[in-house]
Amino acid sequence: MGYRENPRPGGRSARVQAAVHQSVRDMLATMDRADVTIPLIAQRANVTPSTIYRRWGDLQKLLADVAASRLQPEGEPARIGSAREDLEAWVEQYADEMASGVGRQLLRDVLAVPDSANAEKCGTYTRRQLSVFIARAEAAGEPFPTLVDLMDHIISPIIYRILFDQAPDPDHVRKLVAKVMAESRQSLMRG
Amino acid sequence: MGYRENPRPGGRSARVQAAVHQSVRDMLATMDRADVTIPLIAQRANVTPSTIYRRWGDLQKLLADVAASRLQPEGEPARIGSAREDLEAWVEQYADEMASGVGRQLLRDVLAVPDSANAEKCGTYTRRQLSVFIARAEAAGEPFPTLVDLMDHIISPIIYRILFDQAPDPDHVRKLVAKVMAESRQSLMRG
DNA sequence: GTATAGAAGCAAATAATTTGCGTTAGTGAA
DNA sequence: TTCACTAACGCAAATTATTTGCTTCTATAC
Repeated sequence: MGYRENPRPGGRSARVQAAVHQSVRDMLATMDRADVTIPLIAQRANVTPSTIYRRWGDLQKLLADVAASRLQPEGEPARIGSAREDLEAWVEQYADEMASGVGRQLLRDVLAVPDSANAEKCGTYTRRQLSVFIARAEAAGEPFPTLVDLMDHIISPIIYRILFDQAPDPDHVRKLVAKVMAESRQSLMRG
Repeated sequence: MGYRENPRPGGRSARVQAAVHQSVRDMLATMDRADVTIPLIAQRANVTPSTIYRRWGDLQKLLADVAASRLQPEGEPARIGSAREDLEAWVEQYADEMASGVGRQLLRDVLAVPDSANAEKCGTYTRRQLSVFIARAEAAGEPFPTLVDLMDHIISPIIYRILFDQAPDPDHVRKLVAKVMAESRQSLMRG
């Protein structure tokens, strides 16, 4: 009955999923969003509409699925120098990507469906990336903020502004990072 | 051609808007979300579907419109004691409402449409509410955080968690408030 | 190989959306 | 008040999307 979340690679099901995802990405990139329909996606992916309906349910769920997979980070954050420098560079790029037209729309697509699974996946991606910096800092003996503080006081303000306000300017993002870093040094001194 | 954002009160257009909004609210409260369709909404509101299509465009836009109006605060935040106490009480209630099933869905509905006008409206509502506390604190000579700090370090973490993670627990919310308040006293002492 | 089950294709039936055109009801000027 | 005007609504036909029953395909395990 139910469709596998992760189809066996190489199988027919995986090929269909890839073709449909690619079709969606192409169409979102080239045409007006309002003109992207399931029958059109199906046609471009060489698949029947009913296949998409049965597998994803409706356009919103399909878009949420595609968006979540696009929001998955490609690899490990770059190593530049100290954990702090790595973090600063990563956050700057993260903010830029999320604030871009495409990024903002991906966030919305992921949030548009009642099922929160896709959105939670994105939160997990971000925490996993940030954990890398924490591990690096620990290995280097650098003082570093906790994961909770990074999420609450850097990621959250950035995303909130992108969703409910204007995109945060780079200077503000730097200040958010600087503030959390400063606090982590203080708490280390106190502790 | 275009429909007025705020129809003249008492006019036919305003009556239709009210009937449709009410119909949406009733249906969202009583039936499964997936079964809420424009033809059904129209029927319950005693209106033709084409009226809704022409005025709102599609279901998502209608839901976003209804959600934004439901997210508008009813009145001024309650006065309890100090500005800080007022804020604490307000934030607690805010977090509860937004984290509830209904609140979370309203947030999603507002974010689901490409047009950010509705979402920005919600951000503005929140800032306006918070400004009240700032004004009260100033009148009382209490030290108080800035609007930016309140938004970045209290509202943003709460909303981010609701959207991308689990709802924040009350204790964490209190800590967020306490931390921002503590910083505002420090910066006052330094300044 | 062959059986099996999950997933895809096809096509008919249903439901939603769009659109052209006629009608209604607020609005503002005489 | 009346009258002309126009934005918004209703109606219904045309189009398009969605659902569904049934058949066919294809990986997988035996």
